[in-house]
Amino acid sequence: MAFPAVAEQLDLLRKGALEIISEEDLERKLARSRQEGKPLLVKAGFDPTAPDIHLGHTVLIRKMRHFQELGHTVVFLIGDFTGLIGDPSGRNKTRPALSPQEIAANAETYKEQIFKLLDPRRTVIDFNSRWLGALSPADIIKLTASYTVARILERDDFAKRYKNGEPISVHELLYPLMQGYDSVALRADVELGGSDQKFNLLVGRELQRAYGQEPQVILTMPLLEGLDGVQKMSKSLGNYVGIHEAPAEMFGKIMSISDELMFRYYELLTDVPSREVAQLRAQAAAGARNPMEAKIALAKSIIADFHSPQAADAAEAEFIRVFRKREAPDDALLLPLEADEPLVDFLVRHGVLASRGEVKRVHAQGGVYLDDERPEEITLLLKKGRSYRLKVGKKKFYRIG
RNA sequence: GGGCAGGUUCCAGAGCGGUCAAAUGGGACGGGCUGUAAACCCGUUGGCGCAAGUCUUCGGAGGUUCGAAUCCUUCCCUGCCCA
Repeated sequence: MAFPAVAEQLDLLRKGALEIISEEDLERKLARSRQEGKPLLVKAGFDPTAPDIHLGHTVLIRKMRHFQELGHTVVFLIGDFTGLIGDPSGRNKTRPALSPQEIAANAETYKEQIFKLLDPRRTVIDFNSRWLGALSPADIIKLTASYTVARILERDDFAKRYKNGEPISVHELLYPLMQGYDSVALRADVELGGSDQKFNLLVGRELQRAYGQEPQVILTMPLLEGLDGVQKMSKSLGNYVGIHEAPAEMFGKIMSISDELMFRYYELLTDVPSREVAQLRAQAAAGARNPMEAKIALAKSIIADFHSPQAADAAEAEFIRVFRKREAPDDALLLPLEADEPLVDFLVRHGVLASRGEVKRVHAQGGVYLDDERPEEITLLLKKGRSYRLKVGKKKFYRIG
């Protein structure tokens, strides 16, 4: 196939990227690939510990897709072997090793998820145990001989730990070398990674040189901020949007981000050209455009990626109905009422709120609505056989009956 | 092996014998406002109780005391320093 012009390719590849080392090398590789009609081999490694992909992971995957769209070959490398070590990046402690079974299960989950963004025909899925597991002790000695202790200890995580007298197991020192060797084994032209991976990616360059290969270009992507706009998106912080979440849920979560963060998401989670994102920001700042409109468009774009455009439209309609017009959504959960029961007890029993105390609090603050009215008494008796519409706070809707 | 500093409610972090269910900040939740579940403002934030109140909580277990998150003993864990 014919590759687009180099400048055009670079334009897309630069979008959202934090650092490209080096851009000249990339340009040269792109030019050569175009001339020879040979796609570049682009590698991105994934630790098999986080199989539930959220938007944070998709920043990198989206960049992989950009390469695919330009006609290049992408290797989705599952670090099943390095997973046995555990990436020391950003860690202050030795990570516990995963069992082979866990790794296998996680890898499977990955595969199911990434094709929402990637083109299966141009994606190679590989496992680094394929070559790392086959290394002989002599091979390992050769590998370790090509890098020095001092250079590995330069790395920030290790430097801190070493300085503080915290333990660093010898096998952890091997991690960057192993990951770097992946690039050698694959003869990677480009390696992608999060900004926290920079060191490991650079080791890949060094090792390729040591093994007589042309060093790969490294391209780092920023770590996506979570919904709070401050900390990086992660499951453990609860500030994430999982790609499996229901459209309505995604829509709501995206609408809840700050207007400022929205532009960041545009940059990293959509294919809208940077130029247009900047334009959008300017318009919003000038009051020429309502930020809410832009946020809706963002939410829809994300839902369309992981569900469908139809689902995106539906989520939007639903959102407008529920939050602008304050009507009940059509997927309100049905809570059965088996016998006459005071409202408080009903709410606690169904786990709508955690305790009677909380029910009283929320009620006192005007957060309980029964058939669109705020009941005077929270002890109000619900009658079996009747049906009610219940709303608690802004987001929880139920039908009772 | 020795020395030191710590382990407090969702998190961070005050409190150091009663006035402590425990300051303050964050988060979360509720309300108001809004073309956003944005921003902003206000409020709430252990259980049970309408309430007075009562029960459980400050690493674990014992103890001192009329009374302990606060003092003592011991155990567990974490961090720093020395060997």
